[in-house]
Amino acid sequence: MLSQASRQNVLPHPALTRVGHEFPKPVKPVRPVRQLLNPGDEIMLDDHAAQLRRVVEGCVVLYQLLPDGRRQITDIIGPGGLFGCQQEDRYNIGARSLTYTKIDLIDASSAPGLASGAALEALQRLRHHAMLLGRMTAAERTASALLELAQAFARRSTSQSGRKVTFTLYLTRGDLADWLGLTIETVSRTLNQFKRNGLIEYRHTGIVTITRPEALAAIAAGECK
Amino acid sequence: MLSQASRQNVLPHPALTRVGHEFPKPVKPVRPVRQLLNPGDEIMLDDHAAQLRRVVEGCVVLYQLLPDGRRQITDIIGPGGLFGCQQEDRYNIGARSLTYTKIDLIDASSAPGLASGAALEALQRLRHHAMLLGRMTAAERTASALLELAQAFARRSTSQSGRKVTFTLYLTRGDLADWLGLTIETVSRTLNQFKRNGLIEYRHTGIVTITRPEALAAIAAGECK
DNA sequence: CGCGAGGTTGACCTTTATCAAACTGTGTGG
DNA sequence: CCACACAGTTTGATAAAGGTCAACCTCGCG
Repeated sequence: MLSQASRQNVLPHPALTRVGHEFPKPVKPVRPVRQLLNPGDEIMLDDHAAQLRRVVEGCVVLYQLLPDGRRQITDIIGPGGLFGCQQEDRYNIGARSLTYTKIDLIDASSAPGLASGAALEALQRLRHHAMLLGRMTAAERTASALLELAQAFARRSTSQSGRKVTFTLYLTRGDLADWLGLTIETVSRTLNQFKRNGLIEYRHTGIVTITRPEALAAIAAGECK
Repeated sequence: MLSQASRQNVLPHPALTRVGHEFPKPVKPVRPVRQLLNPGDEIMLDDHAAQLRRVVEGCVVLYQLLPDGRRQITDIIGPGGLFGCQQEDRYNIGARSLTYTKIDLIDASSAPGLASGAALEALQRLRHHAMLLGRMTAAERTASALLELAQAFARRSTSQSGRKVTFTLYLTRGDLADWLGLTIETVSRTLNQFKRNGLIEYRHTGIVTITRPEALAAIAAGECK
């Protein structure tokens, strides 16, 4: 499914070129094992040794599948985020990289509080997301999603003028749909409506600018009409 | 909001009558602090000392509110279940008892692994619930909910004939709706359709019998039509 | 007996899904 | 370099699931 070897040439991970620079210098603390992933790579969650993982760069999504193929993305992890399937899931859980991604493997035993702290944060995020999935409209979900993604993937804005935020949108419309419990078409329509109303800007999907964060926040909070 | 003192007379907790029996005998291990709650009681999640709680008897729901009052129930805790707001939530999180409920307060520091284990389990449950909210139909959600509740609140069946399960349904239609991301009316219609089709039985809401668990499971798994 | 909370049912309507077609941008091979 | 294939996106027409509104029922309780 993920002919990684064959694509390695086609899609060389940019960071691979730096490996030569990184390995020589000996570091005092335990060097974490680092994984380099290409877009679309499946991440094995074997959970040997209760591995915890930190996204150093890039974007990872966690998802679950229904027997008939329906997919629900349950979390999106950006730089600095922790994840890991800390116990046998009786549900079909998967993780996948959406771009060129660097991940550090962390030995959970070496950082006792880290894993449980990460679990609690994930729980909080997921509770909020349950609220979104169960009780918000398409516009509210989309606005909320944009603000969350901007938070996690914001680019250093060249001009700090205004409170505009620009971020890299690693998710396709399909990913957004599977995250927000909507269809591709509804996501596309909602996004374009936001664009037409001047709340956001984008030319090529992949880089989005939030031009009116307050307005988006108001929509996300259900204060529209 | 929860004039508990004034309702104490009106709705005396059945277990209160036994308090006299329980206090006298000295117990060797640390006696857990026990709370007795009436139906509808709000549970304070102050989180002083990172309290963890175990439901001994009864039913507790965790929920979140949107500014305009929309509610999403994010978890349902039955006997043996653990919960507790282990860290400041930036979202409005609440907990409420749905019946006469006994809760033990557990000092999290006395049971280090317990809290994180509970968090992980909650995370798993919630991931599944996110899938339910984002990707399942009303019938699938309702079937799934019935099976889950039967699991958590099953009564010792008098006759072990067949694989029927009878359980106490502590949730109102409104609670079910807020848990499943539906409306009261849709929950009512779906339940009655299940009843008409002979999948479940109930005379007075409050006690439900699942007469054809396999059929419900098939619906929950999306294998219908 | 009457009240109120919760439940059911029906008619109708809105939101969002579905289906279909066309468009865009990018990499591929002639 | 251009035609092509493709993956992803947009847009429109239509349909269905579920929401909304309203009436009525049921039961427990004062």
